[in-house]
This record gives sequence, C-alpha cells and structure tokens, in this order.
Amino acid sequence: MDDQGRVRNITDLARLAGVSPGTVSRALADSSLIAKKTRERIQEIAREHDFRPNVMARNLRIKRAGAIGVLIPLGHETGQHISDPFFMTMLGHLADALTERGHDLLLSRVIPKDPHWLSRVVDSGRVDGVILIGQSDQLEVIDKVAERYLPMVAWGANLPGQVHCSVGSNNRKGGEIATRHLIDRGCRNFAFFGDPIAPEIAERLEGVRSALAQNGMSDALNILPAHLTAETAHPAISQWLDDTKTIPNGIIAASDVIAMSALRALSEHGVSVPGEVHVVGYDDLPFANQTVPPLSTIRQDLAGGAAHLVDILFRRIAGEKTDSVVLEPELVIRQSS
Amino acid sequence: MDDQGRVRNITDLARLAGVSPGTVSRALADSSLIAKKTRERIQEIAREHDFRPNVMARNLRIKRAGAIGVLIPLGHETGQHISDPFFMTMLGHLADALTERGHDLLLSRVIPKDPHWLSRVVDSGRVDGVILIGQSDQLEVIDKVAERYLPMVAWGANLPGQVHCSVGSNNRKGGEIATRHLIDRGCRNFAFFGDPIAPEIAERLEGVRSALAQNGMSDALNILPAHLTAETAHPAISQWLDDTKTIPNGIIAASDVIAMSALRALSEHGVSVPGEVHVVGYDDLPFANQTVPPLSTIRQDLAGGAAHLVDILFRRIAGEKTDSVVLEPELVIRQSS
DNA sequence: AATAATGCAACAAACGATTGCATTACACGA
DNA sequence: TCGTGTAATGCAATCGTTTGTTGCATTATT
Repeated sequence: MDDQGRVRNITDLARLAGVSPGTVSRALADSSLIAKKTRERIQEIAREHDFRPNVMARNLRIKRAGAIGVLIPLGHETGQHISDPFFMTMLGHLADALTERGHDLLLSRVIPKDPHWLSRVVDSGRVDGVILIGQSDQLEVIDKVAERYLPMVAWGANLPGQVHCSVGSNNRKGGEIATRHLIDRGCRNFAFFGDPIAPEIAERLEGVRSALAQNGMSDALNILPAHLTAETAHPAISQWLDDTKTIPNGIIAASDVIAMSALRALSEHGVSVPGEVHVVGYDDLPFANQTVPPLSTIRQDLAGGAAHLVDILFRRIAGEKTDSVVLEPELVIRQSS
Repeated sequence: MDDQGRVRNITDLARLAGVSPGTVSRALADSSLIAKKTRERIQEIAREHDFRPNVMARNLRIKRAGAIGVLIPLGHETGQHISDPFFMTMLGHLADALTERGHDLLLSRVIPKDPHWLSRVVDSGRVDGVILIGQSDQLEVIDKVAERYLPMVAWGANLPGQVHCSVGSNNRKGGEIATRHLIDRGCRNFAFFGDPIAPEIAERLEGVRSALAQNGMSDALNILPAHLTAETAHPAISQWLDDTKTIPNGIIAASDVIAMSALRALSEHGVSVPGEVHVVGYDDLPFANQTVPPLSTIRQDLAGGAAHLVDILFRRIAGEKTDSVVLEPELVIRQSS
C-alpha cells in the first residue's frame, strides 16, 4: 500500500492479511477453496479498507471486457447531433437492458472519416460486443467487419445480401400503413417530408408510393426531399408551405421530429390539424403524445427493438449465429389525423 | 498467432517481423528509438494484418483508462427513466466533448441501493474520472467519495458546505427571472408546477416566491407539487385544471417537460396560450422551440455546462483543485408568454 | 503406526502491453 | 586492427489480476 496506507491491490491486502495474493483473489471471489474463516477475514479487511479489485487487470486476465460498445455512426448526417431524440431514446433503452445484464455501455459517437472507425473499437479489446445504432452509409465497412467478428448487431435496415445482423422495423410496411390510414381519413392529396438518401427513409417512401398506387392515386404525391434535422426541418417546411399552391390534406413525415416541426409550421400558417390537414409521423418517440395535437404516428417499438438488440448480441457473444429481425410497425392513432 | 494466422498481440507481430515485442511496441508508437526502416516495416505488417494493440493491456500498464464514467444517479426518482430528455441532452453534449478529448464514455444508470454505487466505479480502475449527472438524494455518498477522489464533477446544485465540485445553474435566479417576466407580461395570478423535493426545483420555487414577494404578490401563488415526470405530468395537470376555480394567468413549470404537458393540457381545456395564460418552462431543451406555441423558458446552457464539466474534470485529472461553477440562467422568450 | 485422503494456502505462470537498462552492431578514426 | 561512440534492438520487470499445480499439514483409515 502507499504512504497513506490505502490498499491499492490484492497484494497489499494479502500483506495485511498475512496470506498470498492468490488466496486473496479466491477469497474475494468467495471460492470454497479457501477456508471459510480465512475467506471471511479477508473480506472483512477488504470492506474495512474499501478495497475493490482492479477491473481492468481482471478483465485482461479473464479476457472479457464487461462493456458493450454502442456506436452511433454519423456518416452522411454530419449535421446530426447525438442528442437527436431518436438516438437518445434508443440509447436509454439500451442502457437499461445492458445494465440489467451486468454490462456497461461504452458510448462512441463516430464520424466515419477513415474506414477503420469500426475495427478500431472492435479490435481494441475493450468491449465484448458492439451495437450500432443505425448503419448510416457505412454498409460495406460494417459488412467487412461482420465477416470476421460475430458479436455485433446493428439497428437499421435489413437489406438483401447483407452480411451483418440487424434489427429494425419494416419501413416499407410502415409507409404503407400510414398512407392507407390517411386515405381512410379521406385524404386525396399527399405530401412526404423526408430525405430518401437514408435507406430507411427511402423504404418508407416506397411504402407510401405503393399504397397510393394500389389506390390509383400515384399522382397525388408531393415530396419535400430536404435533409431534415430538428434544426432544419421547420424553416424548410415553412418555406415549402409558402411556395405550395394547394396544401395537401395528408402529410406523412419521415420521423416524429419532422412531424413535430410540420405541426408547428402548419399552426403558424393558420392551418388546422386535423381539421384541414392530417399528419402522421414515424417512430413514436416519447414526445409524440405531448405535441399539440398529439401526434398520430407509426410506432417503431424501440424498447422491444433494444431488447432484441441486446438479446441477439449476447447470443452472438455466446457464439450463436443469429438471424436478423424485422419488427412490425404499428399505427398509433392520436389526434393529428 | 492462432490457427487462422490472425495476429493477436505484439508478440505474434514480433515473430512475424523477426524482432522482439518491445521493438514492435515502440515501432507502433512511432518511437524514434527504432530505425525508420524497421519502424515502417513493422507498421506495414500491422496494417496488413489489421492489428491493433490491446487497449486494456496498454491501459493497465500505463495506468490510465481512456474512459470517463458518466453516472446518472436515480435516487428518489425511481420512476424516472434514463431517456428523460434532460439527461439525454446532457449526455449528448458530454459525449461530444469527451470524444473530442479522445476519451470514451462509460455510461451507467445507477439506482443507488447500496452506498457503494459510486466507489464501485471510482475504484474499479476502469475510468480516469467521473461525471455525475445530477446529485439525486446522494449528497453524503458523493461528498464522502469526493474527500479522497479528485477527478469527479457533478452537474447540479451548489449547496453551502458541499465538498464535491459541481457545475450547475443559479436555480433561484432562474425562478426569479421567469416570474419577473410573467409579471411584466401582466400576470397577477401564478401557478408553479413541480415537486420541491428535488433540491434544484426547491431553489427555483424559492426564486419564484422571492420575486413575487418583491412585488407584493406573495399570495398570488398556487403550487402543484406533484411528482412530475413526462408520463405523469399531463394527467396531473389536467386534473388540476379541472379542480381549479380560477385558472392563473401565469404558469411557471419546473422543467420543459412539465411545461410541454401543461401546454397540451391547456390546449385540451380550450385555454389559449399566450392569450389567456402565459407559460414559462425551464431548461430550454431542444424540443422547446418545437412545441405549439414555441415555449418561453429559462435557458440552462447545457452545452456550456457540459463543456464546463469536461473542462473541470480534466483539470482535476491533471491534479488541479478546481472550484464549483454556477452558470447564469437566461430567459428565452418565445411565443408561449 | 504407517499410509491414504483431504483441506488450505502458496507459488508461479499467464493476460498483452510498456519501458528502463543492457547489449549488440555498425561505422569511423587512429 | 582495435577501440570508441552511437544508433538500434533485445531483455526482463512491471501493471493487478486469475488460476492450475504443488506442497504441507491435518485427519481418516486400517
């Protein structure tokens, strides 16, 4: 121990107890190899000195990390901030689920400039596995690592031929459900707010198109393809409302964040929701039922998704080869439609 | 290396390169002790085999962790979820700031059942320092650890006699500013939504009272002291509106989350904001300018706060003894008041 | 009373890096 | 050719654990 008499490692403690470090290790692990009396004495000394074995040394020896890397790749979305409510909500659920399994969460917000952003954390030996929140535009990098590294799961799209394991919702179907709902509500003229550069969004838009086609309304769709973050959505939509001759009566937003901005812009333009325009969002983030009016939306079960992610990850850590999961989206009808 | 020929450690790599492990270590660290030619050859081999030294082993030897523990103590707030927008926003900023400094973020959501929740992570050797988001009701535990452990900062209140270092905003002043603003707007009858059990909230309420007293309106305050989370706020407020004979024309919410619920409840009761009632929130979370109408609020500069937290933490890691910081809150006027 | 069986604890070798010090290699001048 | 100085590399200890093996006392067995 050092000058202050603090116990820094099991060797210090061993000296105090008059035994060998190995014995201390076993005693603290409550191994029956050590006589109960000795064991309890050592544990008592440890408690007295408030000693806790160094986790890093332990992990090194034992070859596990006790932490899961959670990465948020922000490829195309340079402007997108980690505090985006979607990420945050997902993160919260993951933190809960991982903590429950006795693992910590090593968070990294990654702007993938060099192609090694992923292997750097995978090979660092600091994590037992990796969860990606979103694939961004990094599919090749992710797949490349997935070929050799099992314990990894991504939230996001499940694309044909994809190597890595993913959990996500059926975006196409979500788009369809939203659209059909608006058609049921009597809408005949539609707008989609969202940028189809992101694969999930593209899928959602596809769903919208398909539902319209099925009802012979293929022509009734306007698209505002601007890149919409929480910051940029409102001005873009506002502008769009100014420029548009006839405001559509059914709006499908690619995310709740966008929908929320739309609600505000509409309100500012004196357009009543759902009186004149029906609005449907996507995600069902916690704030969706706090908007005015509460937002109808396509629910992605993020809690369930997080549970799946964690479950699959641990199965993979155990060596199991798991399949991707596609969750069914669900329409949540509130007052905006 | 193993059967697959993968390079697992510097010893494998050394064997491949025909040098000693020490040389590899230095070569990868780009040490000038190693001949440039050798160095580059080794780096090339490393690159070829996609090898990256084990961070944990390195950290063990070098006695640093490369990660900062971010803890969210949920003491009294058992119901409160980590996905609370306030935490999430703070967390996002912290992640940004820490990543910038080359550190990872080890996230733990802590429900402090036993008094060792803090020393467990502090003494685990896995983190170079700790940031607490909020003090919850754990002041004694935190102070106890602070006496012996320098690299720790907490977001939250700065209470007299407090041992640990904190960064937070002047809640009392925030309450005052909000109240004076409402008085300026002509309000004469007030309500405060929030539970003064939490110390910050209590301070805010104190500020409100003080501002009212200064204007001879001490009697004009109603308090809804319910414990208000995102989930419980709306029904509680709705109920309160039902029960109240005369709805006050100035509402001060203890947080933006509560304010958002209030806006919705008011809208449902057919009360116009800011026509009949003026509402001011607290925090200025990202969604505050997305509500309908956009929320006037007392801005806590979370980005700045996060920057302070990280800055102070690293100064303390370097051994400096720093003082607590109290940030000045700022009134942000939007359309709800 | 001699031997086998058992229970405890110590020893020492990992885990995968870093780093002070010792050693080798090489070039150069005398 | 030898000595000397310097540049480049190797050696081995170290960080703080875990854990297989070994050794030493007891106790049980006949």
